[in-house]
Order: sequence, then structure tokens, then C-alpha cells
Amino acid sequence: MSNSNHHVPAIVIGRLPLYLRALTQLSSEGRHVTSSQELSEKLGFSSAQIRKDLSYFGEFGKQGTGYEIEFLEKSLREILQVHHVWDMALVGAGDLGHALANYDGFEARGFRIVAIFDADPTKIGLKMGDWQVQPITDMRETLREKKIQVAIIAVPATAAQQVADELVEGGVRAILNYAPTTLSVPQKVKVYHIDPVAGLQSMTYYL
Amino acid sequence: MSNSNHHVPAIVIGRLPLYLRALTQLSSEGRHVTSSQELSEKLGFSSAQIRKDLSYFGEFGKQGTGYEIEFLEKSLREILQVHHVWDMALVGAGDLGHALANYDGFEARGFRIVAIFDADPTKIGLKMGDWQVQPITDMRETLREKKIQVAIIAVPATAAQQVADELVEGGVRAILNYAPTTLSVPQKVKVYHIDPVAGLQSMTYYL
DNA sequence: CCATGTGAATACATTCACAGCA
DNA sequence: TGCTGTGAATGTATTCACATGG
Repeated sequence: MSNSNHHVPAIVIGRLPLYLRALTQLSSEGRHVTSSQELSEKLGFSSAQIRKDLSYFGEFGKQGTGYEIEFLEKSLREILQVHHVWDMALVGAGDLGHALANYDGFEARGFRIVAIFDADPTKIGLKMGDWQVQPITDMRETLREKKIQVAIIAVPATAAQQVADELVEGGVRAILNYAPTTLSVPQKVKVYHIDPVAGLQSMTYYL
Repeated sequence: MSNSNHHVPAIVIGRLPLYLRALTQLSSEGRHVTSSQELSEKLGFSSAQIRKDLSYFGEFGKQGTGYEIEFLEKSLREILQVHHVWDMALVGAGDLGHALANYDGFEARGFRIVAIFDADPTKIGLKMGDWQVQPITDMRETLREKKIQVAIIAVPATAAQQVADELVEGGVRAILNYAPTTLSVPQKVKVYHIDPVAGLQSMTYYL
């Protein structure tokens, strides 16, 4: 039975990409069937948690057997809406922006960069990845033209809020934020924040 | 009263760096006093949660007034052990490694890269940040020599587990992992995993 | 028999709401 | 008065444990 009308806790949604990643890895090793037990060992979550998480969305396994990998993978891709590829804007053409523009791990997992913006005039026109850096003044128009709903912020913290505001005005609804500052955006817009130093700091507590 | 003997939930530890980041920002704006209410608005956690989190470690505020920013900042730095700077190894001298080597946001928050390793012979000797890329065969020895306890993995997923094993053998106890794969390490070793695509995927669920 | 899917039980995290003090 | 610090109450998440069915 499909429970797609229930409310699914955000913490569950956050784990689905990890399940998907593990399944893709198993798949690439030529495997066809797995179990909540095996995924548990690979990922470090309990098998009960994995089964319960999946049960929010339906019944994907066979009792006594486990999960058919390809089917579960496909199902998770659809749930997460990454069965098609999302076009993204990248804002910030510094070292980090450069690394992101050249990163080849996006497309297989449902994303690709289709426009790059920077405020620095010396960066405009530079080739990065498959695209030329555009002036940030073009951003709103390009976002609308290309119907871009997902963006990456890779600018200094001081510029991040302003960039976020402009992205939202351009119709963006999901922002991957690399700037070490909290963004304030309308409720309808999702932000996922990446702060490697915060991660390091929460580990050194234990050392 | 200092509750440093209590067990503090990991989820609380994970928020402390965000409190610290916000305080540093306020500080840089010339502010001297703040409140759980103000931090709540800046960070999006409830004020009660912020007060309770801090209460695990002591009493840092003044009733009727709030928190003296500089004092709370200093206290959090000590709790997280980032009042001194941790030396880090960076493994992987690709685009991402390059961006990390040049990132200037580490030092102010308690970290600095002091050695860079790569397996690719064409990368060896390249200047990145303040350091030359060393062959990964030197890694264990250098880790011991420099007493490095923190490392960043910025290599392809296929090489990550092997690198992690070698880091652990070299005495590393905290790993910031950029490779899109789960690492298995001894219990005493902490891993913080950064997977931007997982973040993107958990946002597209809602679009 | 084996591993899923799931109510019930437990454990954990957040919020409430207020006493206490500057 | 205004805001902290904190037990008690509530709300969420995880784990248990087993009926179910291939």
C-alpha cells in the first residue's frame, strides 16, 4: 500500500539519498539483491530503521528474500525526484566554484550545472566546466529563461544573503549553500547548508 | 555548575559550531551582548533549545541581560577544543583538494592544512596553498612526524576506504570525508561526511 | 525457514512554562 | 522588569519483536 499521503519526517528524507547511494554502489558491483541487514552494515543505521524508513513509501521487498536492488533504486529515484536531471545554477567562480563546475559526480545522481555567475568582472567569460562565467547582473533573466529551480551558492559569506535573495527572485526553490552563514529565505525555499569547519569542530569535541 | 561529566547528546554537539559561528559574526559586527532570542532568529532553532544546549556545559548568561558574546564565544571554543589550531592532512590534490588547500576560512575557526598527499605521480611536488604535494607513500611517516590527528579525504570514492585505513594507521582520529561513500573505521575514529548531492536530493523531494 | 513490514514499547529531543535573579 | 536555566510535559524517532507470506 502506498502511503504517499502521510507526512514523512524530514530526517527520513535525509537518509534516502544515502540508501540510494549504497544501492547504486552495490549495483555497480554486479549485485542484484540485498537486505536491510546488509544495508545496515554498509551504512551504519539499524536494519529496523531502514525497513521503517522505506515503509513510509510502500512495500519494496520480498519476505524471506530481501530487496531487488534495481527496483528499489528506481523507486528511490522517483521518490526523491532524481529520475530526471535537474538543471542548476552555480554562483561563485572562485576555487570552490571551479571545483564544483568540474565535478563529474552530479549528473549520474540527478543534477547538472547549466549556468555560472560571478560578480567579479575579471571572471566573466572564463570557461569553467562546459560553460562561460556570466555576470551576476544577468542572473535573474537567465534563471527565468532556463527555468532553473536549483542553485549552488559558492560566494563569500558577506555576499551570500544578497545572492540568495536574487536566486529566490529568479524562481529558485532549492539552494545548496557553501557560504558559512545562515540564509534567511521564504518558507517555500529549501536550503541545505554545507559547513566543513562545523563538521570538523563537532569532531574535535571528542578528541 | 559545570556538567562536564554528563553525557552530552551528539546532536547538541553538532549545533555548537553553529552557535559559535553566529557569535563570531555578531562579534565582527561590533556587538557585545546577545540573547537566546536573537540567536534563535539568526539560526532558526528555538530559544529554549539554545538555552538548554548551553546548559549542558554550564551557565554562560546573565538573567535579565543575555549572553556576553566574547565570553560565550571563548567558552564554546574551549568546549569544542578549537581555542588552539589543529594541524590537518589533506589527501587528494584534484580540483576539490586545490580549493580546500586555498581556502582561507580554516584558520580563524581552529584548523590549518600542514601536509597534502596524492597518489598521482604527476601531482607530486605541485605547490598548493602553502605546501607541496607529497607522494601518498610518505603519508604514514609524515602523519606520525607532525602528530596529525585530523585529515580531509578528497579522493575518488574508489580510493577512499584505502586512504581512510592508512590515515587511521597513521594515528588520525577525525576524518572529514568528501568521497561519496561510507567509510568503515574503528569506533575511536570520528568521521564527518560531506555529500552535496545527498543534500540536493533531499531538497528535490520537496519540489 | 528467512527477511519484510509494522504496531507497541522504549528512548531521545524539543518545547513549555515558570522560579529565580540581575 | 527581562531573560536565563531547568524540571516537567510533550512530541519525535528508534528499536523491539513478531505476524505474515514468499
